[in-house]
Amino acid sequence: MSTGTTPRGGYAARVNDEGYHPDLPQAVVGRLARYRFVLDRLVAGDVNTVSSTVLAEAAGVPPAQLRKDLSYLGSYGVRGVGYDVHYLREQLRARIGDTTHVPVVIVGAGNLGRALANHAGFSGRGFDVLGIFDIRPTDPAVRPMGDLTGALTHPAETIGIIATPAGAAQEVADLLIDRGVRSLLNCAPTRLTAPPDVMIRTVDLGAELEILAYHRPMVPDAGLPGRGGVGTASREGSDLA
Amino acid sequence: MSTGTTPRGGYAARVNDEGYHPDLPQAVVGRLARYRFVLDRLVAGDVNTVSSTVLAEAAGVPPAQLRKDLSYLGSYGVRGVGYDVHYLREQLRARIGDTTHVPVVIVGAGNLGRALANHAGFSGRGFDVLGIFDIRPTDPAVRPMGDLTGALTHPAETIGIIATPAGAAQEVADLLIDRGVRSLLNCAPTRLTAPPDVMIRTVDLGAELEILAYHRPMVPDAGLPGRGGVGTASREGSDLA
DNA sequence: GTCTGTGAAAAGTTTCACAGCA
DNA sequence: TGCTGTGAAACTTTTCACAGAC
Repeated sequence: MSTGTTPRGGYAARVNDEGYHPDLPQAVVGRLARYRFVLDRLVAGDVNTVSSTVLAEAAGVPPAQLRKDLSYLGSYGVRGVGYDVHYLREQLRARIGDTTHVPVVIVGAGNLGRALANHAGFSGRGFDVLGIFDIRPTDPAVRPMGDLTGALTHPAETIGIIATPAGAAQEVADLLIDRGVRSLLNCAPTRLTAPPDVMIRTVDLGAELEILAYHRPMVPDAGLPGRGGVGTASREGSDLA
Repeated sequence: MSTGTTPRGGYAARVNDEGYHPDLPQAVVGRLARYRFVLDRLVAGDVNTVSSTVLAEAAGVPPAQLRKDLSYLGSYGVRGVGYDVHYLREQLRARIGDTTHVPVVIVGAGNLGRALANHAGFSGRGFDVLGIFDIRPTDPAVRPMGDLTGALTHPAETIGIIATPAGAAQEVADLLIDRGVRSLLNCAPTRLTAPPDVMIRTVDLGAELEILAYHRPMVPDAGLPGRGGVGTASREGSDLA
């Protein structure tokens, strides 16, 4: 992930040689997109100024984190006042884009694939779902795998979402990569291997559940089988939201 | 998350006062569950010994990470040889349990909720899906919200999965928390607030896509609108799997 | 020699405290 | 006084290198 030019320790340089900002940390990108989304709503509601507290509250993050995140963009707030909603939104767009027309293909038309196709966070947020593909299309909205190549007019720009069963995931990934796709979101319960120039993010729902299961508070009186093994130290919960 | 007894810097103490191991890092728990799953397959295939290389390959993680993860359990391998499959699986179960009969409720019966109900990583891995609930049940397998309280016989042990639209998510979370649920997996595209003794993990598919979109390679010739703003430094891909 | 176990370093992320400007 | 901007610290996670046991 590193550019090789990012200085060690401390933060990335504010502005690089070519006059624009260097890469943002991935976690920051994800949150900036959320802020942009919230700002869209504020614009629609004719709000002109927000403080970090209010914006952070609306986005569901701590105010300090919001300010830190925005500081990666530059200093666009006014001390003692807050942020100009339109201007900040503009700066966010200049930095992370607006994801309108980012092409996406979904492979696998089970419940998960269809859920993703309808997901509010996808088409509702500007992504352009080119199609949902399956080896065995069951309804007219689902296209056969053979159509995939034709649909990928700009494969290098396209994000592929893998929503197949675990057994087919690697094969589908290989196919997409062979067609030139360089960004994959893996929603199948398995891990994928790919060349280093392909970016893969995996959503591992099973792992999420396992983590929750491990950290459950142990209630001594429960009639249910507990963690299976001998006692465990864990007792406290934790809010990760 | 901290126990308050964990020493600063370096790793957590190997064994705590009461003779058992302290909490595992969350990321480690997720991967240990995967190793357990792989070991189950190896047992089924009558394999008796594995090296870290082979096990890591099967789990899709680097060998060094696997060894590091297993070292949190103790030293159960044999140098120069590898791990005894049965014994290692036993140790894993003793530490993280086998998740058999961990009760789970799913709220929201859209495509996503139904996808989760069928998810291979859930019922297939031992979780006990008590039911899928919705304010407006559309098929007999889906139960009305009114049934939720009755289904939650051991709420403190139960994991609640929120698969509703964003607008309903907080309300559902509040309801589950009020009924005693202390572990939530939030799959709705919004953030939740909850008391600190409630553990929430959020799967934010929109954020995942945004991160992929931001890091897409910029192809100069593309006829598509790119990132929206001026040029960006990012060029390299990266495998996060 | 081979493969595990692990301290240490590195990298990534979040939280804090407060300086600084309006 | 109020709220932003940010260096520094704290925390989490990953990677590395090699010591150590068989």
